[in-house]
Formats: sequence, structure tokens, C-alpha cells
Amino acid sequence: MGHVSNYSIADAISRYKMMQGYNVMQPMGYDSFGMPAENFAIQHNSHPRITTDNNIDIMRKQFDMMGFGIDWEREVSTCHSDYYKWGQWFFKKMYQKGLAYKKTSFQNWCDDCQTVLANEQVEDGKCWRCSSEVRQKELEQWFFKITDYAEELLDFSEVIDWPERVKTMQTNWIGKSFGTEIWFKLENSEELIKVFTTRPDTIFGCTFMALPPEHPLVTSWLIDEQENSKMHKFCDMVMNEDTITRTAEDTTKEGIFTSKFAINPVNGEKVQIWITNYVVMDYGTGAVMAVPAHDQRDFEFAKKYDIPMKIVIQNMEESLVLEKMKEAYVEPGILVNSDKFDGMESTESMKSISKWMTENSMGKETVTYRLRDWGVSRQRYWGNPIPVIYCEDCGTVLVSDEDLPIKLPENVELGKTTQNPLLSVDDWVNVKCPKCGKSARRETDTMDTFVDSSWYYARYADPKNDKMPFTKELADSWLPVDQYIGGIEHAVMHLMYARFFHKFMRDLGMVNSNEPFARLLTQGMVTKDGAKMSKSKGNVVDPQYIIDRYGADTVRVFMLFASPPDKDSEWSDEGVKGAFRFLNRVWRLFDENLEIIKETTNSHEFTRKENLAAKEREETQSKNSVTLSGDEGSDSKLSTGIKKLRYSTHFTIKKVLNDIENRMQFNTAIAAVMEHLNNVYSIKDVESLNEAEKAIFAESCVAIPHLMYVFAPHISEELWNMIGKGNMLHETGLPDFNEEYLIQDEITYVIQIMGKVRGKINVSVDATDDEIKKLALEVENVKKSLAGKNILKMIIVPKKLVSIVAK
RNA sequence: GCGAAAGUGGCGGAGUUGGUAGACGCGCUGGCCUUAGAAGCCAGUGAGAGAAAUCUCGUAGGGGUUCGAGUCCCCUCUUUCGCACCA
Repeated sequence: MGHVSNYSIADAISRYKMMQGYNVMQPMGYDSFGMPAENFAIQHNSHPRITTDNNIDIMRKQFDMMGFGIDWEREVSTCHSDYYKWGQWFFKKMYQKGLAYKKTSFQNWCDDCQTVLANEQVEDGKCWRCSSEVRQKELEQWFFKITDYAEELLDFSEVIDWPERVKTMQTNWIGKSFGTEIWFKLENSEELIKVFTTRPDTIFGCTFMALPPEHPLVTSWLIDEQENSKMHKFCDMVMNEDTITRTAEDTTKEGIFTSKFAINPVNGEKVQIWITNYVVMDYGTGAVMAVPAHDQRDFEFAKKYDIPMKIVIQNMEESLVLEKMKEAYVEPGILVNSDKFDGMESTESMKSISKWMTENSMGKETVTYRLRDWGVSRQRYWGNPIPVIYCEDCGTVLVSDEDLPIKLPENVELGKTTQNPLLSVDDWVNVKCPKCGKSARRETDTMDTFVDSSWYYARYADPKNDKMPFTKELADSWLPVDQYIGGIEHAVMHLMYARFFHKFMRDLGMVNSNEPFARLLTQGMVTKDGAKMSKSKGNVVDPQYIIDRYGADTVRVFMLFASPPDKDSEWSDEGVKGAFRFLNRVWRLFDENLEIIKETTNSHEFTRKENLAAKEREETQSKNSVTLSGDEGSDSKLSTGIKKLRYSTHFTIKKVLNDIENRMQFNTAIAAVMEHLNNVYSIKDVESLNEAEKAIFAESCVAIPHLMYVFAPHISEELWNMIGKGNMLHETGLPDFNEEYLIQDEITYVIQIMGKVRGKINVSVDATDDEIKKLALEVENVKKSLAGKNILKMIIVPKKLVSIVAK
């Protein structure tokens, strides 16, 4: 149901844009590589090639039944070699540009299964399959150097309508911070330990140094240690905690003293070196100068292991005393115990201290990013093979372009072993070295599926190209994507990888834009009984059943009406019936009044909303149609009820256009049409209306399919055809409203006394403030409430209310 | 633990810049229509008091700013999403 909801939104937007005259491309693709597909196939004792293609067929059928305007000529599936060939091609480009490289990193490893586990496959530190202990194993992995683009990824100036929260999350993820690298010497050695800190102002308070077990220095010390020494045991323990446990760990700081010391360059003091579980290798320099008095984690650690503390920043309001401190003092203050910097304000001192350290070769100012390079290696079968061959003589050799795609071997038996099946396909793994012709081996790692999904949007521009991923002309004519729709769960990773890839493609000269997605809508998920629909929970709704029973338009209207697109929406069987009832009411209105509508509308049409696309192309387009009720003669022939109806028609057009155009809020747009429909039904005796009134009535009816088209295209086109219009509704463009009919001669003012509503008055539009005040004070209930009070002030909010302050 | 959001009737949700809280829909109640049901139509529907006019309370909880707060500020709680203990 999630997909149905997702594409109901996309289809509504694209139909709206089509009505505006744009040439809209609504493509469809399947991110079909990856673990879920592989596991699904194993479960069903089948092959992912078969199961994914099957699932795609089912989805395509459903999308067709929903009537989504998808351009099937551009369908893309990431697991088909005509697509993944180009992923391999991009990998080569990354490598050639120095953006793909290999390094070791720690992975969740199960010894029994001989395989790497994803975080989600680790349950309580144990393998999900065999329940044996998971350990961290150092493996060679391929990485993409996304950090080269860190600075540019912080720049959102070229996206138009991205949700603020997505931008914030990405900015925090990149985590740029200005700080200082400080060089400590190892005692009795010339070896330097570099630490990174954002608080150089606290350097004089450093009392120990914290290293993670992965630190190279620790590794070198461990060689001299006994196998079963305490230090070995501690390091093994910390490193074997899987990433999740180590990440989710509350505050239990643990460590072991190395018996070694480092020298603080600013004062020559000896500081203890500890190995700890709370420092990570991947950030900064992988080493921390610990200042327990002014960092909470260091504080907790120092308390636990009884390490000295030193106050170097004094609280200006309340003097800090070491013995009494219950937590670290992290606020700004005045420097103390800091030699010649004593008395400086801490925030201001940072620059001076960094500068002084730079001049005296104790360190340097640096900028650090939290962002790490993107690990793309996966030890799995159902993914895109990495186009690399390892030769004993030539080393790492790229597969030549003529040999792409490297096709995944399909005659593998899944589920027999827990390892990557590719390892055992000998005639696939064993190849001749492209350079020297000697026997060599293929890389058996496949790529992270985020690689596949990082550029597919560009492939839509030129999906059948077999010479290159796409031509520049076609890509530039379509990109950037005007409207991208995806779940909020992709706020950081997918959306950032795609931005990175786009900039990379730009630097290859393949596209000329800087961003892949101009506008972004993060849609909510469909829930049932308060939880996300999933097979395991058994709370799924089969779209097929609902479509068969109520039709595609009902499903679309319900989905769009249930909640704003960026919020989760709760599935409700009753709510679906409500949408169905609404469409039936629309149908009946036309059925019952067909003759009147037909007779009176054939010579008239709404003023067409300006054709925006044409305007952009600077073509002149004459607005040749007339407003229907504009030439019906004097208003005096019209009853009040009919004038109200005319107001409703034009007000609704205005509201719906605004809700879609400026707010993308389909639920309120549909509500407005429902309200209008109620207004139309309030006209009882249609036969007895005069000609002018009948025309207004007909206009109010015709507005409905016009406005409903983007939500419920099938019934709207059908009604349009029924009233005898020759053309198709979607070719007519959007209707426009006539400002003239929105002018009201009376305005309701609410009267508040001390903020509470005490009455209402209807006032003519051109009444003066004094007249309004006078009328307000004449209201019975207002007089009653004011009895015995003095009026201090009267505030008039134009066209809204009168507020009286009285005591 | 960190980062980002959200919390409004029995339910889904309205409430564009601080200005009538609860639009619209669902559900429920009563009535009409019908041999009966389905469908449809009409009326009502936040809580409490009252015959009514009307009054009091009410937007997760607690404070604050304002003539006026669902909306702005501070604190707390709960839920959702993401995560790589960010020095």
C-alpha cells in the first residue's frame, strides 16, 4: 500500500504540472539488488533473478491498474545487466579519478558462517542465523572518497524546496568543526601522537590521553605484550563488540592504563595514556586529549579510574572546586592554571592558543569533518560485481570497458553455504589477467546497493543507451529532477550519496547541474493499527482487493485525503468507503442534472489558468475563453443562494490551486472540493432557476471534475465526456477563478473581551474603524460582559476582529 | 547516548503571517425513505452546567510573553525516523 500511496502523490503532481502545460516525465524503476531480494529468494527456495522479476511484474500490473501516468518506455531495473553495466563503468571512473580506494576496516564477522553480517543481522551481539558470538574482523574493503566533496555537500544553495530538517540532518552528518591538532610526544621517544580537539582552550587541563584499541600505536604495543595479557583481553573485548552495541552503549566508560606517558607540549607535563572504549578511530586523528574537568565523558572516566583532574576554566558566577564537582564544567569561562593565557575569556582564547601552538610547532589549526568515506564493498551475491581483477604480477587491474558488464553468474545455489556464493563459482572467479594473461582472480565483493540508486534518476533521461550511461544532451534537458519523492528514512544516506554521485558526474563532464533533485518531498508511510504495514506483523492491505472493489480513483482519493503527504497516514477501511461515497455523490450530481449542465455549458469555459510552460518558452498564448458567469448580465437577477454558490465555485478553485501549487497539501484541497459539493447540493429546485442562475449552477458542477482531475482522473474524464465536451479534460488546462466573485460586501467581525469571544457583527466592507467600534459596543452580550468595567483599549484587526481590553 | 521531527474530539485530520480551535471525512445518535435490508437523504455530535440565552473548561504536562497562544520562548514526558560514543 506504501507504493500506491507514494505514486498517488507523484501522479497527482505530474498531472497538475501537465495541466499547466509542462512536458512531464514520470518514470519507474526498481532498486532490485540487495539483501532483502537475496533472502526472499532463499526463503522461497528460488533464485533472486526469478523472484525479483516476478515481484516487478506484480507491481507493474498494480501501477497500471491504478492508472498512473508512467512512461514504461523508460523502465529501469538495477539488477539487469544493461543497467548495472554502467555502475561498473562508474566504479572504474571513480578508481581512475582516485576516488575509489581500498583500505582495511572492521566488520561484523561470524566465524561459524564465515561471513560478514549487516548490523541488522546481529542480534544482541550474536549472529542471527547460528547465534554464535559476532566479532569484529579487519577486512580489506573498497571505499568511495565522498569526503573530498564534504565542503560542497554542505552547500544547499541550489536546491529549491528541500525540507529544512533534511538539510539540517545532512549538515550535522557532515559535521564540520573547526579545531586544533595538537602534537604530543611519547615519553622517551621521538614518536608523535596527534590529537584533535575543538577545545584548545582546555589544553592546560589535559591529565590523560585516550586511545581506541584500533589505534596503530596500540597495535604496535600489543605486539610486545603476552597473548593473554590484560591489555590484549581488553582490546579484544572492546573491538569485538559490534558497532551497534558499542554505539548504543549508555555511559559505561571502560579503559586500561598502558603504563606509558605522553608529554603535553604546552607545559611539558606527563600525562597517562589509556586505552578506552569511548574513543573511535574514525574521527579526527583517532586520539583524544582528555580534560576531565571540562568534558563530561572524560570526567566520568577519570572519576571511575581515579585519574587527576585540573580546573583550567573558571566559572564566572560560581567558583568551581574540584572536590565538589559532580559533572564537568563545559560552559565558557575565564582561563586559570594556563600560564600566560590566565585571565582570558575561554571562547576568545581559542584563537590565541591555536596561533601560539602553530608558531611554536606544537600543533596547528584544522578543520575536521565527521563524514567518513563511503564503504561500498559487500560480501554478498545479489549485487553489482566490482570490475576488478587481482593478478599476482600486475596487482589490482581494472576490467576493460569491452569486457563490461561483468555478469553475475546465475547458476549458483543459494542457501547451501552462508558465504558469498561467488567465492565458489570457479569458472567465474578464475580469469586471465587483462594485462599479462596469467591466471588471476576476480574481486568477489559486490557493490552496496546505494551505488545503484545514486544515479538511476539520470538513466531515465536515456534509458536504452548501450554506448554510455546517458548522453549529456538528454541528461541536461531533463535534470535536475524537478520533484523527487522519497521517505524521510533516506534523509541522510541515500540523498547524500546521490548528491555526491551527481557532483562526481558533473566533474566527469556528464551533466552540467550541481544537484540531482531540485525539490524534495519526504512522504510519510502508510500505517495500520498504528504500525508500519509489514508482512511479519500481518497488517498488510492488498491494493488489488481494494482496487477491484472500489476502483483506482477511490484508492487515490482516500490516500491523498487521509493526511498531508509528508505525514504518516493511517489506513482505514471505513475511510475508503467515505472516499467511495464522495465519488458516487459527484457522479449522481451529474447524472441527475446532465441536461442542464450540458445545455448551459457548451458555449462556455472557465478562464484558463495561464499556461506556465508556454510562458517559460516565451510563446504567446492568447487567453481566448471567457468566464462563464461573467456575461450573465446584472446580479440583481440572481438569488442570494446562487450568489453564494458562485462564490463557493470561485473560492474553491482558488483554494485548490493554492493548496496544490504552494503547499502540496492534497488533503485540504480534496476537503475543499467536498465542501463545494455540499454547497452545490444545497441548491434544491434546479429546474425552477432562471437561465442566468442555471448557468451559475452548471458552472459550479463543471468545476468539480476540473479540480478533481489530478486526484481522480478516471471519473473526471468520464464526466467531462458525459457533458459532451469534445476534447480531453487534461488538455483543457487548469481552471482559473474570477477575483470579482470573491468580493464580499459584508464581513463578520468577532468581538473579544479580554481574549474571550463575546459576540459577532456583520459589517459592510467600507465601514470605518469608529463605526465598527460603535456597532461592537451595541451588541447585547458585549454590553452585559462590559457592565461595571472600564474600557482601556480597543484593538481592531482589519477584516477579522475587535478586541476590547477592559477592567 | 547523539542528531532530526511529531503530539489537537471516539478516529484520520483542519487551523497560510499570533486573531471564532475542531474545516472536511470516518464513526456514532435520532429521523425520513423501504415489505425488509443495502444505498441514499435530513438533523445532531469536544467535555461539563443550564429550559434557553449563555457560561466554564479544553490542543501531551508544567511555567512564561501578549489585549489575545494549538501557533512564540523555557523545562518535562511520550512517539517516530536516522546513526558512525564526534572529543
